[in-house]
Amino acid sequence: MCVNSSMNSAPLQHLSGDKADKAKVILDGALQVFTADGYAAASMGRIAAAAGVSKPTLYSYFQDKEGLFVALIQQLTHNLRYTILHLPLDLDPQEPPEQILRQMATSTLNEFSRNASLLTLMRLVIGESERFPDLSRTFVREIIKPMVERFSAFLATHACFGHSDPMVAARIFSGAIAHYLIMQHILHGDDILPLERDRMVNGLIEMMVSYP
Amino acid sequence: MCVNSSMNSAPLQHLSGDKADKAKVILDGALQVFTADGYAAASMGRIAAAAGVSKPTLYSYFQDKEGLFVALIQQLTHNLRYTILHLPLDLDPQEPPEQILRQMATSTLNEFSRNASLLTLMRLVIGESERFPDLSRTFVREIIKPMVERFSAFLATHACFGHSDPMVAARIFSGAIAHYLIMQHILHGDDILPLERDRMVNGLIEMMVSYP
DNA sequence: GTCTATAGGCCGATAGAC
DNA sequence: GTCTATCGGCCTATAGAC
Repeated sequence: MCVNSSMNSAPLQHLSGDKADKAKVILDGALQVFTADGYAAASMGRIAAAAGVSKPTLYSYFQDKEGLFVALIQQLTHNLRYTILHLPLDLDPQEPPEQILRQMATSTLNEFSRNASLLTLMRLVIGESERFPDLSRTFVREIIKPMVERFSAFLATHACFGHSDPMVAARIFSGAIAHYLIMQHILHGDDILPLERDRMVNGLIEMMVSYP
Repeated sequence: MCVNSSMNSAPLQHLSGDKADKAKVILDGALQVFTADGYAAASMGRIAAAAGVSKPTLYSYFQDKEGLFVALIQQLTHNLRYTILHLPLDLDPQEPPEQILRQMATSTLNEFSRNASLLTLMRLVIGESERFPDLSRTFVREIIKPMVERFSAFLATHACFGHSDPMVAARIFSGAIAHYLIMQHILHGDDILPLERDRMVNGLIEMMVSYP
């Protein structure tokens, strides 16, 4: 599985210089091992090896395995939130709203397909949602909620869509996209239930604007 | 976590009498432990204890831990397929198609909310989709594909919905439902992103029938 | 057939050298 | 601060008694 080592921002700012660097190295190793094996099957030894440090160094930067996992997911969530909220979605207000909505769908799908670690985060958060319910709540609060609210605000502003309940319309919109990604990419359903991305987007836009 | 011990049907028919009974007992124990802990964190000892048998008995009925997990997921998938495909969806052809579609949405949501093991199966399949890709493909083939095709056939038959691409409309329909279940129930998003079930269904039906 | 008992290995976490 | 070495424990899987 290909995971790019993009631990490119965010917390750890309370640490200075080399300390933050080494924490970043550890989190990079943790990303590789946790994403490949899941939480329970991952071992601190393999994480240390992947990071190029020794086990006691792990424990000097993070309290235990749970603490390391929580720190990793929070960092990934933070980065994903940054990425999602800075997608250039409604750049050209001159274009018809239908085109802007289409670009919202395609750029979201593109970003999730391009950056495999985003789908990985979804899989981890869902898979560990019983063991780490607070992480799943953080995911909803930091990722899903702002995304849905952004869609909802756009749909509400442009009355031409004519949805009596923009919030629900926004959830259907994002739900269709998320479900598509889960089926095709996470559950490997591409061969069993094939569906071209453009065909999906066309049908989705058609349905969103179909209201008189 | 509440899990009802419903291993009520299906395979194991190649075993006779007591043998099938004991296999069922083991699978019931495996359901509880795998469901609570996930694949990696579950232990054969706890499964044996939950089933009321000893570890060697486990290994006499199933080759190893992987074999037991695969057998469990296949059984759950089989049962879920049976449940889904026998939901009384279009019982009254006299009713307007809009009402039938509404019933499809509500009965699907009801069934998934009532029977917690169905959501559990989704969580397990997604969480272990990298370790057991074939199980996730089976899930798509046996559950998602028939469900979507059923929706699609209904939408295509009743031209009043007017979707130019019923297959995509069906995926949006089921995607909205699945996404709702994942957000509210699996990711514990009920407090953060509250949304009444009826409000969701109303908006979904409105959108599906909104085409002239 | 089903049990008790155990082999053999990997795990998380840490003590102590440097 | 970071390492090597190790402890105690739980794991999967099995051998051997009954």
